[in-house]
Amino acid sequence: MAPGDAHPSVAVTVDLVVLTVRSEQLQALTVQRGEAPYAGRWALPGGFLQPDEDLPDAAARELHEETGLSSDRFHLEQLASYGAPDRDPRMRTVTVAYIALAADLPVPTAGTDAADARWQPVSELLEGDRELAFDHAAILADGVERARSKLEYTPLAAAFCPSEFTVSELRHVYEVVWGTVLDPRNFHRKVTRTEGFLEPTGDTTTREGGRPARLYRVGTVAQLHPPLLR
Amino acid sequence: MAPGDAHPSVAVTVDLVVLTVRSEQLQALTVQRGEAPYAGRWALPGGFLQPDEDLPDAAARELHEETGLSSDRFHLEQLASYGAPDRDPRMRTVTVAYIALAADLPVPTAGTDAADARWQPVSELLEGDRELAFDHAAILADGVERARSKLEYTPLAAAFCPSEFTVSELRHVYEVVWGTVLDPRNFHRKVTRTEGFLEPTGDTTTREGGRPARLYRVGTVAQLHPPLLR
DNA sequence: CGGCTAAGTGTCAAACTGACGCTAAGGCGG
DNA sequence: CCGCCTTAGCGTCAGTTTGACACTTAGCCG
Repeated sequence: MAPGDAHPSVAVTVDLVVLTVRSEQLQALTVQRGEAPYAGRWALPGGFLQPDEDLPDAAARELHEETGLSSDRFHLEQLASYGAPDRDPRMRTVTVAYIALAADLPVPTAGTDAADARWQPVSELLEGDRELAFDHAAILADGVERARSKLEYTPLAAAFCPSEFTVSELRHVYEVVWGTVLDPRNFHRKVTRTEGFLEPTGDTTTREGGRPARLYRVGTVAQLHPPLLR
Repeated sequence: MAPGDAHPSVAVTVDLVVLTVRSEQLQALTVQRGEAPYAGRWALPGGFLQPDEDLPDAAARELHEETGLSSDRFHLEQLASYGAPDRDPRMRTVTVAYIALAADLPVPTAGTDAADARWQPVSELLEGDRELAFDHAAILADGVERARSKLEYTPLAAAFCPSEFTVSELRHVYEVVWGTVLDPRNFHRKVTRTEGFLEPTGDTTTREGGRPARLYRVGTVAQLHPPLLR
């Protein structure tokens, strides 16, 4: 930091890419803008950083405001920052984007400032059909790509599952997020052999029909060795 | 973004984790602060975002100011943003950190605002011996970890090499950055078999002594399949 | 009870990994 | 000019992992 320089001030916002798996699709939380610019258009949820707030706290606060749910039900991590000078026509803004991953959630409550809030399939949001406001399409695309690649080498897929889940529910997450089909038997072998990924609870469930499936909790490791490559 | 909300303004800075491999060590560029706070302490190079500047442009400008070198000699990518309310005692700041990777470079010219600039081994900077100013030790640690993990699944190691390099120079980068020893023959097999990683130039060099080694340029792929795991 | 579903185990050939021996090709000192 | 030193690059082999696919297990439902 250069003491002699000017330090022009900038409005800092936090935007959220909230992802979940619903109806066999990867979906993102969107809010409909009530005011100009981009009135009526869909956007990512977000808001201004408050004066005495750290960035992760701002992200957690926004997440709670938009979904009504406490942020301990989400995996929340920073994605990247975006600061093109013309990204918001009203003023100079820099936004710090976060991604939040969660198991299937109830339909969101409309936030305080948004006309409407709803889940929409990522594939539709990114197809340019109904374009997102600001640079939010690029942010969403980056967030989705981050999620896809982190499934390979971290236990992050479990963030899309309830706290106890079966191997086939986990596989379903991989299939939907990656858009691929995986062999159930090889997938089962890989995830159960990967040290620290899954911890059996001892219980079973029949919620998917067929033979009862063992339930697992996510383990303690942060990295998968070896990774599950796409 | 919430139209009704206050939008307190914040000073936005860009800080750089500039890494290179020098004298068998991973080293980072540091500048000595000339003024309070933290006068005399080492810090990461950086500066304020200018009014009409995008974030990558600010990072490239700072990099040029601090090293005197054009930024096309670096691999530059965004690392993360840091915005704890008390991270700078003078004012509310949010910094967007970038990592820049380069081949061994000349000793840097002292920047306009820094008392001194020099390369220092990352291992010493992170050992708490001579602590970095602000939250720069945490930023540096994050940058180093990013570089280490990106060596596994991207061709990023080549950013630490000159534009044409040998397999053993590349291996040397892996060994220094990871702090491991790799088998030269197995390493050679892996990198030459990984599609798109290395493109032979047809030339050879004897700059490392012994039998002449083939020179390669980095290929076009962004991801290594399969990755080189630590 | 018999058939349906999905879970979980087993098999096998092909590919990959890690450890390590061997030859190739230049520089250098005598 | 000739060995010797150094590093490059190829080869081998056993153990492991992968991907494709057959088979058995265990509850549910009519």
